[in-house]
Amino acid sequence: MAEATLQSQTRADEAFDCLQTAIVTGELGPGEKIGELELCSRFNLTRGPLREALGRLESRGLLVRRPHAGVKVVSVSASELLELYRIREVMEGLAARQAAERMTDEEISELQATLDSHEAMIEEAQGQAYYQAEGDYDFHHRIATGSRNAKLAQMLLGDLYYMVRMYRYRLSTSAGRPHLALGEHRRIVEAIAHRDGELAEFLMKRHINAARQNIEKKIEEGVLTI
Amino acid sequence: MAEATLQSQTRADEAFDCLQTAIVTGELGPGEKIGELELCSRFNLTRGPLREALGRLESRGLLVRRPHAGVKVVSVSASELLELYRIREVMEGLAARQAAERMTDEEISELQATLDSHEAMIEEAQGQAYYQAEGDYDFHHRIATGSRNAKLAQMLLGDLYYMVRMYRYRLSTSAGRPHLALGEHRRIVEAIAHRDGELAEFLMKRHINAARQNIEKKIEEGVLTI
DNA sequence: GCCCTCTATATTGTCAACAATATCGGACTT
DNA sequence: AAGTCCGATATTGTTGACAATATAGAGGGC
Repeated sequence: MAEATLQSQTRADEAFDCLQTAIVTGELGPGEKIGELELCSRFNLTRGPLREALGRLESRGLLVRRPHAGVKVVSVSASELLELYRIREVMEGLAARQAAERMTDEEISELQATLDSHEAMIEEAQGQAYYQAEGDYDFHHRIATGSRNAKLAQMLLGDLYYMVRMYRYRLSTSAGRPHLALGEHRRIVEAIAHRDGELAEFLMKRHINAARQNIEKKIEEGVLTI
Repeated sequence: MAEATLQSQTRADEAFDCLQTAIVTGELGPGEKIGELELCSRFNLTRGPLREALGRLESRGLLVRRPHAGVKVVSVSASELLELYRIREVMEGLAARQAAERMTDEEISELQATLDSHEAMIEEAQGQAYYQAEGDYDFHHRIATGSRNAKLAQMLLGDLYYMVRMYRYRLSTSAGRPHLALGEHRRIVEAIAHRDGELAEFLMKRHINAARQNIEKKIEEGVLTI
């Protein structure tokens, strides 16, 4: 059962965190219809703050709400998931370009360290897709932040990633190509370290495009059903 | 005083619409601190639905909220406004490409008709920047919808445009270059009509880039202070 | 036997009172 | 006289009760 790890400032924030993690981890599955009272007892909340959190989550597209009829977790179809990757392609391309122009040298060092630890994870824990996915998330997270574009980071971290992660827990995006993905990450960081924004953008777009094609292939093979 | 033009399904929706239009039209200016009770009396609401609406607006980045301290309208700096245009550049570029691939012939005809009426507006009402801005908005709105990419349209129409429009009411984006902008719009539609997605993306990116540079220039000249 | 209608119920939407906290003003100290 | 501490006040956060509506089930009609 998901709980707010760090005591949030307000009950509504707590509710928001609880629900968001519950949705992302799959504790609340896509398409699942959920009642307010059930959520209240489950997360020890009252309906006021809960409803506020529901409103925020609806506005972010993680829930769909029909007046007087209840609320259910959004269920993204296969084609919609692929469309999400088209958006990521252009937005993260921009993020990579701006990160190359604006990241501090220290941030770049940390980014390289992130990749080192990611590589270690792949070596020792060969099959643990979960940690690979987390490493991947960390990498993209740092670049989004490094873009120094507040709205861009907000849209990526606050909207897109949560929707992608919702499925990553089931399908582990880069599964089957961890070494490939790592190599692509390394080349992106190289471009950023050389302050070559244009190249960083190009490589990031190609990286995400490859991830998208990987998912598309698996769907065609029927390996993963969404 | 802004009111919900069409009776919304629920009071919270009504509150959301009221506040959103009030912010976009400038009735609630950037940086303005607003009390809940004041808003309640102003829009004939009670605090419950109002707070739900405030949560949604905060989540969309139109408001900033500090616990126990109140809520104030977000104030976007000049540099942040320019960053917004960087995001628009890549996202609307994608929208134009997908629109070229997916719009129906009928939608394309309607798009051309939109430009015709926009041209008529420019001819007869030379200085009415407001209507020019609305025509501009309509054009970009149709392309976002035409992309058939639900999340992309949601992010553009639900997030970015409201923030841009918030300033458009003051600075009228394409002021000074209505004929130029119209010509650019025409060439984008031509590319879409020829189903040339790549060209449509290129032209759209250049179009928004030009708009950004226009704003940048005005800011440097000190013509508009944000 | 199937479909439609109507009602009972459970769930959501709304409201007004209560509790907790940040801000502002005044008094005191240095 | 300036800065700091403290408390009164107003605002926000929360709670539980009330009202409105959609859903489901039973009953009747075709």
